[in-house]
Amino acid sequence: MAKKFIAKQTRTVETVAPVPVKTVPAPSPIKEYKPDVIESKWQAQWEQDQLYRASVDPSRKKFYALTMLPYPSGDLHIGHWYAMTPSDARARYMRMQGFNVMFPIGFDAFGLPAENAAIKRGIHPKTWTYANIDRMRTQLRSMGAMWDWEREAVSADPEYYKWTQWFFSQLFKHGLAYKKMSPVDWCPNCNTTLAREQVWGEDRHCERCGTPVIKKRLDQWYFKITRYAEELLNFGQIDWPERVKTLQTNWIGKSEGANVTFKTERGDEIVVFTTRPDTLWGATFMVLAPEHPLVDQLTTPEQRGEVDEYIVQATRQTDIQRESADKDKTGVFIGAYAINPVNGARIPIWIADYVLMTYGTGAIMAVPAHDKRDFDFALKFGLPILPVIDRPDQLTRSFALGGTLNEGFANALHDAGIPFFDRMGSLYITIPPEKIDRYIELARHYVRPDAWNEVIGTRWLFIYHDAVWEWNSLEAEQRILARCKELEPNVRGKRTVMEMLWGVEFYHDALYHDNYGAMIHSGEFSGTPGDVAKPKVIQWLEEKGVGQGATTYRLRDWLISRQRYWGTPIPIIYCPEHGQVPVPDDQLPVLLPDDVEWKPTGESPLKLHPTWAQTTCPICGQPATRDTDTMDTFMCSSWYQYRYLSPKYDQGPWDPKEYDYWMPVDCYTGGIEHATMHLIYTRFFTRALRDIGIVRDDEPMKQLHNQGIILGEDSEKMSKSRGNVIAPDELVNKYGADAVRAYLMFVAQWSQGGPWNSKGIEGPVRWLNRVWNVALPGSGQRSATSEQDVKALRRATHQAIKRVSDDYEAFEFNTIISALMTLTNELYKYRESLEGTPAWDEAVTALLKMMAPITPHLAEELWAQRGRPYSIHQQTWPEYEPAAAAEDMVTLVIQINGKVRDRFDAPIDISEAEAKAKALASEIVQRFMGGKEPRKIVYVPGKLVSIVV
RNA sequence: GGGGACGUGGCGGAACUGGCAUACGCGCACGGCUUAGGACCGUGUGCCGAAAGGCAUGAGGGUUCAAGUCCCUCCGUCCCCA
Repeated sequence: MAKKFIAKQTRTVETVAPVPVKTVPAPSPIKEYKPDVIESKWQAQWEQDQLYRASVDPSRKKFYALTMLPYPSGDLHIGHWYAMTPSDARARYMRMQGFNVMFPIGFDAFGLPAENAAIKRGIHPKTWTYANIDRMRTQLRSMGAMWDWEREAVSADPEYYKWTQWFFSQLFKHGLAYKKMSPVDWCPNCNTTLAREQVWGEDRHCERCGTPVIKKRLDQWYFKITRYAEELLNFGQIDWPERVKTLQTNWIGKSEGANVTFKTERGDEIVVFTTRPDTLWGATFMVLAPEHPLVDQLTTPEQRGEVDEYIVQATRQTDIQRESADKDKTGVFIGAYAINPVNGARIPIWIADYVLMTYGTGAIMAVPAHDKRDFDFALKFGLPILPVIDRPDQLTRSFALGGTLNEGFANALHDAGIPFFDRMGSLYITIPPEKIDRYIELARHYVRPDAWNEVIGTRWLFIYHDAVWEWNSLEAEQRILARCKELEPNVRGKRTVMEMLWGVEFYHDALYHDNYGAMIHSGEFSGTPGDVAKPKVIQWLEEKGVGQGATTYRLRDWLISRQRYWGTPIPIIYCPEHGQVPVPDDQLPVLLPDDVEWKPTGESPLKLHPTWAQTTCPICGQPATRDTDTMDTFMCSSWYQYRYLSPKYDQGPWDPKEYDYWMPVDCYTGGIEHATMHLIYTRFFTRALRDIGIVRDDEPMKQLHNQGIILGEDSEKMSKSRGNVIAPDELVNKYGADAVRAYLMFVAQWSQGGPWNSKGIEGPVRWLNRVWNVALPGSGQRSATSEQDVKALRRATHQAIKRVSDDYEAFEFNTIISALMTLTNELYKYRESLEGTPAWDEAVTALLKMMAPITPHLAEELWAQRGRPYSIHQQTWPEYEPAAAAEDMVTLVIQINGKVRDRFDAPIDISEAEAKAKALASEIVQRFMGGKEPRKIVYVPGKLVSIVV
């Protein structure tokens, strides 16, 4: 898709970047490749000439290439290089394809680490951050990327966060920002709230510092991202990796089902959400979250003590501990009963910690036969379990305990073709679905009067010598249980039929399932096929007025309040009379004060400032206070792609002229780890701005490409504690930026990532030296040139152009490098005969142009050395000539019975008949055929002849 | 437990819609050049086998003239969600 889209665009573009060209003095010849010399030289030259300045030019086709902005942590990491240099190469390629390319950079400068580092070292977060930015600018420049530094944006600059605040006000005024008191995840070490996705691992620790998070109730600001849940599931307008789309889809977590109203015996309504309304007839009890508001009223006096005690211990646990599927189930009966609205069954109400108040309605109907957690719970507490959905796999079993069936049963089964095995006199029978009726006949005939036999999995029958009872209702459950207990003292301790059956391990596979299937034991709905059961039941519920179809999402509203200093202040004033009042636009930005104590007190440092929060109400002028929280930094990065358009513009968040030309982002690159955070937030943000009327697009970034992670040499994630961190600065000093860029693109598929190998970089280093040696102007024209060699070199050149162009389109950087290495090897092969000829010149020119995006300095230097006009980065991409690339001979493989036995060279246009004849004529083929006649001959043009004998 | 990605030489990794498995590079071996080589140039390099040939893409099965690629079962690694 992406490939096609881009290819189509490029074809329509003819012009080349018309940046004013200056004549650069012819360089003095350099004999040796010295990256440090040429890299600094060209970086200075490019900067002086503003070679990468991107300006609005409606006469040209634009391309907005964006790489995720870095957090200024102090030092550039090899991961930054891995993310950014291939992005840069791709942007440079698009430029050579004739696009007017904008490739901006900036810094995500607010955030916790600045503040934590500041606390530790006693440096002001602002000082720390801006010093880091300075350092990182220098490091970033060493990459030789085509960033337009005039467009740099820093999210901690007041000129930037003024607009972050303005957006907050816009969202607030349009009902998309609201404040509510709620329990939130709180990191006691960072002393701040965390968004759900900033809480990691089973122990629920803080993403930043690893401290286990706790729950705290705070009054906080939220953005209504849930209003966009449905829209965010639609990826129709964007070309993003399937992986990211899947992650986002799962994160949004849409469930479709029904809200069903149960009534307690007293008459209180309890609404439950279920994705499986087709299992309603199997709801044998209800479970409320311990925090559910009705618990207190419904609890009977006898149960009160136990219930209160349980509530206390449940609320101490984290949600994950509570929801964990393999955790031992706990819960307490509260003494009350509800009525199942579909069948009038009286079912007990329990509380259990596996039901969370924050999910759904805080109450569930428990269908233990078809929900694992309900099943475990019911089994543990002896609550009835009644299957109401037939098994789609029809697995049906019976266990015939030794002595319960008369002699001859085994033989009868055998004669009936019903498979079983016998162990210590007991029979373990798996009944084929079509033989169930036959089985019932036999079992009835052979079962002893003092015993019984069951059919389980499907049908659910209890077979006695005088009757066959179906286990199809709670009444049947009671009857069966009573009779079995009478017959067999061993089962007298069992509380339910399921508990009795569960005692037979052979049954375990067949007793529980959670698939869709035909409804059974469900009154008039019995027999309804699985694929229509859900909508039919929902329709019926709606007609009866006891429920309605409903959709819920896992996505929660975006909590943006942070009780920290180093962030964008929330521009809200609290007036005793007018409540929440947004700071008027003309008073923005609300500046962060410099003179604060940024000690970790658990309160926002802004709250402790003696005067900062004191202000007046913009409406009435009475004394009022400011909100002392700051915003989640994902807010800053949700709109930075817009600020790059015009970072100095002060009449609005961006200059409309720039917006009209450049937006949306054509290609966005960065790590997959942002799939469920930044990448959802920025999509939400753009849609919200669209509804407010500020932007015209639905989506901010049309195309997305994710790089993988570059690992340490030990194939582990790089970390200081492991001591496997690769420092890019050292590598640049040793090998030059071009070599580091080339190696990073070569080492693995970009989207995949892989381990660093300090030996492996030698390959690209050698390659660059070889290019240097072969591309420097040589000793002159060769005389003896063969037509064949010319043709071969031109073929290699144009095949490389094809390959490399295709791979640039597809972000396959590793194979770009290998194709360029191959072309270099060809140059060495033909150097003797062709150096200095037009074919040679064509090959070297194409090679340098194709290398320009990867190794911009080396390509520029060699370009100049060869006396070509500055700059190679303003040249057009080499043109692919299919005729020159075409092979005229092919090697055809001869297969006999699928094995390669021989091969022969043939002209590319050899006829089928000729090819087959030639294949059959081969001596080796004759030998392998051993005189037999071919049964079939398959000919694949240009590939092979396959003979079947 | 659910969802997703992946598994190819000694190593990193190639292989478009099924059509010569192992491109390119690292490493290794040999040769050349050199006072020297951990530089450079060249040749070779999946495994077994003297050869003919046989065997190889995590394991097993299937479809096909033909499977790394498609289908099924299993094993292992990683990621996301529980």
